[in-house]
Amino acid sequence: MTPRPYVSRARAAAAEARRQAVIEAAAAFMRANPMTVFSLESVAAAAGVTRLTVYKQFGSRGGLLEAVFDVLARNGRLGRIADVVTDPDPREGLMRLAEVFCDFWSGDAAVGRLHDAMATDPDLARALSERNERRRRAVAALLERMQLPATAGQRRDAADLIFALTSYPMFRLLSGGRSAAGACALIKAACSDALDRLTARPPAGRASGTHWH
Amino acid sequence: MTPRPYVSRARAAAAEARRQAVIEAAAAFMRANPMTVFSLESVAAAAGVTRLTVYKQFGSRGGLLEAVFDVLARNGRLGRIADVVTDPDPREGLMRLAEVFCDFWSGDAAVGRLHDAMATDPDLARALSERNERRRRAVAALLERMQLPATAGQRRDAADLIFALTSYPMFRLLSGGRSAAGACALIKAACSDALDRLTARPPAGRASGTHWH
DNA sequence: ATTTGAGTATACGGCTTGTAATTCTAAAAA
DNA sequence: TTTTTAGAATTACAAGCCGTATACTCAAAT
Repeated sequence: MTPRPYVSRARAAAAEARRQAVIEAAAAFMRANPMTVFSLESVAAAAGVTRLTVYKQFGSRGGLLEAVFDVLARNGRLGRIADVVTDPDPREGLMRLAEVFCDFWSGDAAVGRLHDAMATDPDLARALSERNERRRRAVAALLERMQLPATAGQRRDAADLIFALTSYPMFRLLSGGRSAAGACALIKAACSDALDRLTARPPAGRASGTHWH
Repeated sequence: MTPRPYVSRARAAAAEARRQAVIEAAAAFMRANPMTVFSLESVAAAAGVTRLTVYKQFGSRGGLLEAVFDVLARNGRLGRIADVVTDPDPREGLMRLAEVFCDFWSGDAAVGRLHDAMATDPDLARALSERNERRRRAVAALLERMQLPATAGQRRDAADLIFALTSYPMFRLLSGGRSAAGACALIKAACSDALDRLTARPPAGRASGTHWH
């Protein structure tokens, strides 16, 4: 009973097409419904396949969510990050970085839903956190290129602050009753302030001397 | 068969004691475990009661979570907010406000777990959002008292930015690899910068003229 | 024509949140 | 002290998840 060679071209293509259909159906479902009603049964029905097919394709609920995030990142033009980190003017690059991510956070509602799912899916949380670290490294690289008169600790503080300012939770908090452009302007202003703190001011700033118990 | 009057003193007291025990058991469970394994069965067992007792006391899972949040807010010394909004120096009051909330976010790990639960529990999300609006109003009140040379829109932007800076997501993002005191210092510095933008700078700041598509 | 693989159908087990009916227990009233 | 009564425990049930296992279908590759 030695298995004979079998390479399926059309079958693999059809499977890949169905896989993409399931991913798109999941993304569409996430755009239209809160994450509390997201279930494999629902997306399977929306994609016209069975729940078992989803399992065969993605292994688990978390696997499907990670696959959805991958296409979201691909469609979200996050490839621009490579451009902005090499911007001749690092400061301008940082502003463009903020714009790229505001664009990403506001472009597809499914992105926010995925962030909600992080609370219930530890695997997805790790995957997204890892992706976010790329943003932190991009910010740090831009800061390094700015030749700032600051200690390593101050640079790290600034990088972490800008990392947080350009995060999805920050964007969501500022998006209440405000356009995406307005939220982006606020975020860029705050990032700019964080940079000014490192350049124009004395090492011990106005509020850094206060106590905290 | 007209029921005769019956007012239970000791029984009601015992019920209230059990209620508090359930709340404390839930908080302890949340401190020790991630929210993904939180179930009424677990907390009921930890509290030494039955799951049905939890339902009789709190009505639902969300009801229990809201009750937990109430005692957390009570223990978290959030009553200091009333003091800081009436601080003679509004700017100092804002710094104290940031400290009060950094204290709250870092004081009990259950607070963070409750924020995680917001993603799965819409009722809890509404309840916590409503509480958070109190913070926004406190920030706005302090800003009003500062007599800033700014338009209403600029004040609203600053209030929203400071509201976001003092939120739990911001604190969590800045707490990675940093002490609570360090995160608080960063947050206060950012808040201070947001105020400086309204006072010392021209109405059109350095980064506010950039575009966003 | 026969093997092969992907999808389907069906079923099960385990865990959740809720609800319902019944019984037990101890405190309050007579 | 005896009876009434509220609260909790017990048991059971319905529905919805996720995840897995087995057998079956059917089109594609050999």
